[in-house]
Amino acid sequence: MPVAPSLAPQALDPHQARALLKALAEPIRLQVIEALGDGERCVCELTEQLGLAQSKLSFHLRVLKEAGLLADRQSGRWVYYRLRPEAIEQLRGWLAGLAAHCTTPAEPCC
Amino acid sequence: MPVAPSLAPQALDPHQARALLKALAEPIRLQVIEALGDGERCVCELTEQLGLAQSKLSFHLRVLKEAGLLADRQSGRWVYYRLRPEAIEQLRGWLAGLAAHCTTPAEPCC
DNA sequence: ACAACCAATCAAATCTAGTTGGTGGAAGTG
DNA sequence: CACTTCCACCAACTAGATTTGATTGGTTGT
Repeated sequence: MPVAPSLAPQALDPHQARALLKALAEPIRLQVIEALGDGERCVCELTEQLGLAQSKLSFHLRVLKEAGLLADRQSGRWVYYRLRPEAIEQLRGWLAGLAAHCTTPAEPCC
Repeated sequence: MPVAPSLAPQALDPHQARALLKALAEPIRLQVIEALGDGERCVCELTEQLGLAQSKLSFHLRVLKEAGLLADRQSGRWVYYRLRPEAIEQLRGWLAGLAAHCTTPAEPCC
């Protein structure tokens, strides 16, 4: 069986899917994600835009980054974060797989 | 204000998105979801397929159902659960929205 | 070198969510 | 009706994640 050609975004195994979902399933991180949905942001911008303590925001940015949802770059004193659309796409692909066969009714049980 | 026409899957607000994500972001619930990805299942089938205590499975099924991810139907003593593909689609749509504009670079900050 | 600023990290306290074992209701069987 | 099976719910307990406040590291300007 041939390995999937490289253009299609890698299929996500359940473990990876869970890591992404877990990172997303938190109100503050969701706010961060929504904010970054409009484009890259500096930490200090996010801090005031969301009204968060700096260390709290830093904690959540770390979680999101470790899950692979964010990328960052440093420029002078500032650090800019952005969404990684690849991660979003992988998750979408995984969800699409779920929805594909789920309408098969059960055979009468037991 | 008119209610959205029924064919287009409703856009998800962040609050609803979070409810779905939170429900999904748990290993056992993910197993349940994966199992139901193949089609409808009776609770007793899931119990043995996943090797779970009945009350534990019941707890997680409830969380998933309340999030709108599952539907159930009773037939005699048995209860069958299935995925609601609409919920999956809503989540996919929300993710697509995130990925749409996220590549805009930040203007130099502060 | 010093002072000012941005951001990451740490330990302690707090909060949230999941597990466990038991109880009870509904549906079917003899 | 008595008895069994399937499943939902509850309360006490436990484990893990988040918050907070203080500290540290790195960068820039004087």
